[in-house]
Amino acid sequence: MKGHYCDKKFEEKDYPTRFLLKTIGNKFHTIIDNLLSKYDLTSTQANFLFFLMYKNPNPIQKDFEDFFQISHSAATGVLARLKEKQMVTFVRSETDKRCKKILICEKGRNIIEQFKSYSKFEKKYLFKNFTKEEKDELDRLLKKLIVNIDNTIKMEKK
Amino acid sequence: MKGHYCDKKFEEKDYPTRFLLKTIGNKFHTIIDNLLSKYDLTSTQANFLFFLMYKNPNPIQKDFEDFFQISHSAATGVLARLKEKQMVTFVRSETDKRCKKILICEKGRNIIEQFKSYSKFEKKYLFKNFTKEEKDELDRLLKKLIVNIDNTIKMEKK
DNA sequence: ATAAAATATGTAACATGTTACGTATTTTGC
DNA sequence: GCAAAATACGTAACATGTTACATATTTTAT
Repeated sequence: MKGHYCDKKFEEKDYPTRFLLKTIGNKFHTIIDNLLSKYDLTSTQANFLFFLMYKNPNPIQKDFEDFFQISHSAATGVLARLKEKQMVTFVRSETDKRCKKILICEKGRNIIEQFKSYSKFEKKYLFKNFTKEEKDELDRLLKKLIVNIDNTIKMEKK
Repeated sequence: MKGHYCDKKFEEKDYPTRFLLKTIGNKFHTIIDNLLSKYDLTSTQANFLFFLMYKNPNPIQKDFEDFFQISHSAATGVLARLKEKQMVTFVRSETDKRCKKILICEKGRNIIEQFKSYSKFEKKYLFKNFTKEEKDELDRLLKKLIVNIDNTIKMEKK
């Protein structure tokens, strides 16, 4: 260690919350990707189909951007890969030619059962020792954090 | 909506926890990237320097992989970009030639003050209306979730 | 009614993550 | 002591996210 600077007195915690959040994001992504690989789907692609099936059956690309809070470029990419896999198709809106309507295909619709079994998997393994109160509290704190981040971003843009 | 399948009876929550986690991960990454852009650093690169300065002043690449729980390829990439920016240099270990020792450079060391000001920024904005109990509870729940995920991954590999 | 602003999307360049495969070195086991 | 296993790292291919810049269409404002 000799000759190396290492400010142990620095007050930041051993493992800051932002590291935990990043790690969980990565791991969640990976574990769901592995589960879905036999259906030739990634977790993000599955989330997009989830939205199409349970949230908005007749969306344009912008609706995905708003729901998942991602940039339009990110949505373009995911939808393009879903189209390649023939899970969805695109149609230009007649009433507003700027808009790209997203339609789910039969192949995408067949994924429904997988969501239900994933939901059971999550309860059984990932949240197995969480009480309902703990899960609710986690959601509450995460939502609170998102609001703070959004407010900070808005503030910075001024 | 006519002609579209939309299973509203499906029991999954409106916005599952995994979506919240993913969204927060993205937003945290972006907001810190913006803060650090004037120092020509991304948030992940800053985390690597943080590790070098406050956790392990004399690491090999493997130490980063373990601390941040990422694949060795991911670590290779981040360290290569830090080397390009002359924040770190590499030296092969004499005692074990497999190992790549990472040394921080003067330019990297000068980032220290930015961590301290980031820490204040986080307290002031991102966690501004969190009590100490809430922050601790959030950390506890996230750590609990990580343990579950790791156990599930281990189990699947058998 | 038309010029300007807003909206929806496309593309490019990049950072960060993964898995899969390959190489070199060290450790283990008989 | 030597073959086999483990360890540390490199590279390639890919998915997902970002910002920046461009285009086309619609809405707004005077």
